[in-house]
Amino acid sequence: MDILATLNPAQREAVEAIAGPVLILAGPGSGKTRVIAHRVAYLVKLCGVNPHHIMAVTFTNKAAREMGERLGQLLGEAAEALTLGTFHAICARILRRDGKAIGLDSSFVIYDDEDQLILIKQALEELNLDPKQYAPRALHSAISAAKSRLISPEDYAQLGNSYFEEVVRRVYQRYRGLLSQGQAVDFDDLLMKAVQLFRDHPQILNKYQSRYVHILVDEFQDTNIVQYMLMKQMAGKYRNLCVVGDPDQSIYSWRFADLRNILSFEKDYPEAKVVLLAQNYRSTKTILEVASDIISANVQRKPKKLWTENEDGDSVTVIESYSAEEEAQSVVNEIEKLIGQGQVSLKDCAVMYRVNAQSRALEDTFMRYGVPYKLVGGTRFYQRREIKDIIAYLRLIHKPQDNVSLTRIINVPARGIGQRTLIQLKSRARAHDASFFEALKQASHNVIASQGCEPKARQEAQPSLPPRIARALAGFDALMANLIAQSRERSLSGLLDEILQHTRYREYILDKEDGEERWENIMELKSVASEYDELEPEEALSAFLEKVSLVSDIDELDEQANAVTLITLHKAKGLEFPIVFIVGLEEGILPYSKSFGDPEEMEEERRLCYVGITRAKKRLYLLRSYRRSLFGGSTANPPSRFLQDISPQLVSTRRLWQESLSSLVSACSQPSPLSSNTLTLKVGDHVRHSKFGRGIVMNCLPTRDDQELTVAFEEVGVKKLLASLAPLEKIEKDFDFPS
DNA sequence: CGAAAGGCTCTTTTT
DNA sequence: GAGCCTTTCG
Repeated sequence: MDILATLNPAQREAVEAIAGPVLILAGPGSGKTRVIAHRVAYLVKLCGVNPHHIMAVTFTNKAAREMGERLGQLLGEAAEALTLGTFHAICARILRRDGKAIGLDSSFVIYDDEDQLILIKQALEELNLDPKQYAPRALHSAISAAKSRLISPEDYAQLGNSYFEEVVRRVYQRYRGLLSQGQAVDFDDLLMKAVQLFRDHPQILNKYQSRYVHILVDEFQDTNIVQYMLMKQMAGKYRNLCVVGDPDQSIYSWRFADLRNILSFEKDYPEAKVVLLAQNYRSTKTILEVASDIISANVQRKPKKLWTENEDGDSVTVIESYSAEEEAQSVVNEIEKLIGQGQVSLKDCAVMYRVNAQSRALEDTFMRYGVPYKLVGGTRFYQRREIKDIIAYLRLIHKPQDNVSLTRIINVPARGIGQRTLIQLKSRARAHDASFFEALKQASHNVIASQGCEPKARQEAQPSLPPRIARALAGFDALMANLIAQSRERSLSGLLDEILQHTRYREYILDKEDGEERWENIMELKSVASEYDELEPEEALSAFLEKVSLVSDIDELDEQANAVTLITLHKAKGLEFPIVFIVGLEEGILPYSKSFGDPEEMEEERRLCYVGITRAKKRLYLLRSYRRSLFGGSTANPPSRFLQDISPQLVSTRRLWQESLSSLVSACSQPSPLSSNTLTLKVGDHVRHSKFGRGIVMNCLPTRDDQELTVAFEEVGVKKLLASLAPLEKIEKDFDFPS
């Protein structure tokens, strides 16, 4: 196959420019991923570069996997020798191999977000700071921001002098201490420590620089300063650094992605070749124009004109509804209409929203109408409580110094070791500069010793523990000792069984809400673990732990399943669908209210909207609703400013409610098409039920061919009924509906 | 010690 | 409306 034949001139230029730095500015739908894959293939097949010398970096595991598959097709076996992965995975590999030089134990554990938060809370506690006054999340964010810019606690001291900054510095310092005590690193450390390693050990840097002759970075607009430094270091020798990105699709500044990297690139590499991929292969002309109308209102932006040879396509539909429920319903109606016309199937459709909470109204409606959907997001597999519990056991077996894991599972399932005991352990650990686990060992051991012999002179000021507690601690110690011994003998899945059996985890979990489902998750985890059974037990354990810390999604988005996709705008980046609905185009939702005070954040909201619009291939629907209840309270929001930025001739608007009736019209304003044979009721109607007596309709939700009513009866209270089945008659209003 | 009950806050998300 | 944290009671 000719690697260049299928490329347009700009793409071809990007592929062929193999010597020196290259900046590829790739508009949405411009074939960016293809360009990267073909560039690698070109290097290997036509330029004779050994794949061992090529590194391609992505942001997500999914992107890395897809790139791997693509290159597997293009290169076959040779693709195996490429270095392909996320920034974090690549850094973890480097640090396991060479981190000793900066005092990092090669068996370090990697703490995720939740673990980090626990550590921050612990730091606050130790510093006697009130977590209500200093929100752990905010501190975490500030610390992460510092790390993403390579700022140490020491640097921080010189940086700012507000009181909050002083608090951040102190927490940061303590947090760092706690991490190193547990021989743990957080995600930011993976990057930061790699940069430090290279900075302080030129001979190690030289090893990597010599190996990686060609480096490619995808989604460059999402890199932060540390990531940029890292690439700069690695590419320091050959300068064959190719970065691909689109400033207009930068939507992760809140994760400290820094758009200035693109500017720095042209400054640090003045010889860089800049290639613009402006031809769009995805969307209709109309959709592209709408996108352009939206994005051109951003001030901090280099204008770039995208174009397409695709057809004009239909105009964009704006639907204005009364409530989020009605909005969801019009999405369903529209999807059914499109499917009825043929040519479109469920999996071609996606509904996108700003915040996850919006998915609820959509799910309800899809469920009621029996339209299959797949929700992207929600709690991720490795974040589920039961999974994290089991992993904490594994981690503690692997590394008894891991205080966070110990804290997590010392009393899970409950074994009589409560808050007070834990505080005791913590202070003992601090006093002896030991891990919690060592403190626990010692505490339980002391008591056992003092039971046999004469009570020794108590060398510590600490009070001895009550026997009941000591027994509980000794029990836990014995449990762990046994598991640690087993871990050297048994396969990984065998070890998992041991954990489950000795902790009686099954009984524990089946007692809880959704116990069955949670147990199945654990069985799923076991089946993942059994993939490591061939390895030596200790190697299997560390490989497995590495995988679960750096991989987030086990349950892939099932692309086969014929169902509508419900997804946040953020997650939709990189995807495309023939039919796209964006819901909640209201001030306060999109743009989100938090961005009102800050023009830069507002520009990011606009980019987010742009990302959503440019996912659409054939048809785009923009929806807004007059009222919306989010987080309890209900508000009336004006239409999104983004809607006003679209040229009117590109749009056709459908209004489903009238302002004058707005207090009465709700989801019922659009009766479902098949409901004519049943009694049609609306909110506020008075009814009589043969058994329950008189009542008022509080709510009515149309389903495919019925209505689901919520009725408040005078005598028996609130009931939910189906209009077709309930013996109801409509009666005259004889008392006032309290509104 | 541990279950149960009330108060508080609320983006976006990958590693 | 839900999840998390603190408080309270058995």
